[in-house]
Amino acid sequence: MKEKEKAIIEAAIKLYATKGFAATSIQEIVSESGISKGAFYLYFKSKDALLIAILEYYFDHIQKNIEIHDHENLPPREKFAKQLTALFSTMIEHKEFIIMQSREQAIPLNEEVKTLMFRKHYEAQKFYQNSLRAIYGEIAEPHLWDLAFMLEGFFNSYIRLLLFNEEGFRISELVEYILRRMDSLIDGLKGEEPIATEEKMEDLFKKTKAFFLANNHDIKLVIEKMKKVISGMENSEDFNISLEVLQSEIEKETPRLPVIQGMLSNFRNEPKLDTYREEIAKIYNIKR
Amino acid sequence: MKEKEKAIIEAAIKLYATKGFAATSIQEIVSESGISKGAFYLYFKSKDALLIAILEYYFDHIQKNIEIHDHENLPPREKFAKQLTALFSTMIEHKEFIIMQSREQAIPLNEEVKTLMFRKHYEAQKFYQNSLRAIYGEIAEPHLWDLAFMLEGFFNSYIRLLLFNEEGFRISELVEYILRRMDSLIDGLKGEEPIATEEKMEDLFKKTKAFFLANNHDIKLVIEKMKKVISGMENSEDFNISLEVLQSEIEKETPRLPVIQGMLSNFRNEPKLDTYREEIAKIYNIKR
DNA sequence: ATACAAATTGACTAATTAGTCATATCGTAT
DNA sequence: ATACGATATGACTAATTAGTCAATTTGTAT
Repeated sequence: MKEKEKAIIEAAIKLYATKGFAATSIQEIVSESGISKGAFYLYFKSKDALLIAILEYYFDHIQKNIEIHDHENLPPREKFAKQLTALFSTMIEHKEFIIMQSREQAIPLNEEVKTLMFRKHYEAQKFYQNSLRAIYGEIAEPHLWDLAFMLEGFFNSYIRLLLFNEEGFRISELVEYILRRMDSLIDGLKGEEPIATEEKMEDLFKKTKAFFLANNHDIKLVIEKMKKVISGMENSEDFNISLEVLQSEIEKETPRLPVIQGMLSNFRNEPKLDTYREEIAKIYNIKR
Repeated sequence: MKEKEKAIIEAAIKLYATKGFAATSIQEIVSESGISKGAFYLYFKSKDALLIAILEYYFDHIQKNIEIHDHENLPPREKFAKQLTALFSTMIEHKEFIIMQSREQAIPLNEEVKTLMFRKHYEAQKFYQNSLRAIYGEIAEPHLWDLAFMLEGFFNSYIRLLLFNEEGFRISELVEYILRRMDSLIDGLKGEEPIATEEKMEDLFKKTKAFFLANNHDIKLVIEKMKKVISGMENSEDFNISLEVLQSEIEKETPRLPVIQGMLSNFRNEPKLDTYREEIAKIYNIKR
């Protein structure tokens, strides 16, 4: 990432945190970061593209800080304690990002942002669940969803407190406190029926996934149509290859936009495919 | 409240929940509620005034639904269970409001909204604390802040779940489950030192109050700069008077916006003061 | 029916916005 | 020094916005 991109992202974060996304203009961002409006558009395709870059930039950063401890050889509880500590610290370090995030939780302007946020939330849940399973074993198993929810609740409540007053609290003490609270919860769960049963949650996530992957379904239809059009054309070989790459990319859990964009651009000089190309570009929020 | 005001509020809530506050235009709100733009301004002074009306309308509604149970003669635990149930139900009933709230956490654009939100959050904390004190007595006393935080965390995590899938869960069961989890936490807290001690929290709330007046500090700097610029000018007398009035108004606990606005407008015809004027106007959300 | 006030309208203004593009400056290789 | 591509600029456009106001409709009292 270029130095200026970083400068823009940091200026934007700062402004978004205080004013919110929709209320912050590009003009303000470029003034804050000391560049011109024209230059902004050299680095980011649009205002939305900047938002996505910000989200990815920080999520990556946070994730890396947690993964550091993945390869240390520690007992599960100590490992999780380290990771939770890293999570708290990184979030406090990037205060503005968290405030922005909590201010406009999701900012679902376009599908890409929605999907990104949904995936990240799901990943966080799974991270909690895996850690709890490793610590408490099968006694926790039927309660993993509930435990993850409650842990997430603890985390959110206390991060809020820390954001107001970083110095006042020792993160490592807080993490140990939270883990002991989880111990209490585990004790109390003996003989309890879970609220968020695996069955219910699977059902819920199916529904939600279906909602978020609705586009995916749409795209598949579009690709089928394109296949038909292409098959009726001469020298269709190149198009077929592009289409196959496109299809396999879209089916991945985290499709890489540049690949999609590149493949779409291969259809540029074929007017018959224009509408299809544009339809896909729209869904992925790619510039046409 | 007039029927039309209600119609406007409900249309606005609906749109804010899906599009966010800043991204929703007055035009959309009046189209949705079937009135004209002119009529909107008969009922609400401005877009911000509508937001405040919405917040007050729903907070009142929620509060009333909880207070119903205040005068029933029940043991504290049963009473709190009923109140928590009412809280969950009312929030689900007014889904859109909660989504709006969580989407742009109240959009602290202007001081009035910020203060309102801060107060409401504080009140919620105190409600939890009082209920917990009534249920668990002095054993809970040193842990009331922590317990309230954790309870709030539970509430937030589970309300999120309910918003996705209302039908899948029985609220009364959930509330009993949460209360039993609080029992476990109480058990585990024997011999524990609280994280959020009364001392720290008192300190924090003092600071937080100061935080809400942080702008005040920025403005003071701006005023100092203005003073210097003015002192180097001819016929500076009028400007000095305006500046003094401005300064004393800002230092009041609840500065009156019209006074500030009026004084600022006195600097209108002096280009050298433009940036300063705009900076102050921005902080107070005054039209430039 | 008439008069008059209250309620309502939507075309209008001035300001602001995201994004574009012709022009200018910079850096570097020869 | 020259040339040339990369980087950067900010005036510009077209669209959208909150808020206004003269003109019209509606309601009511006599």
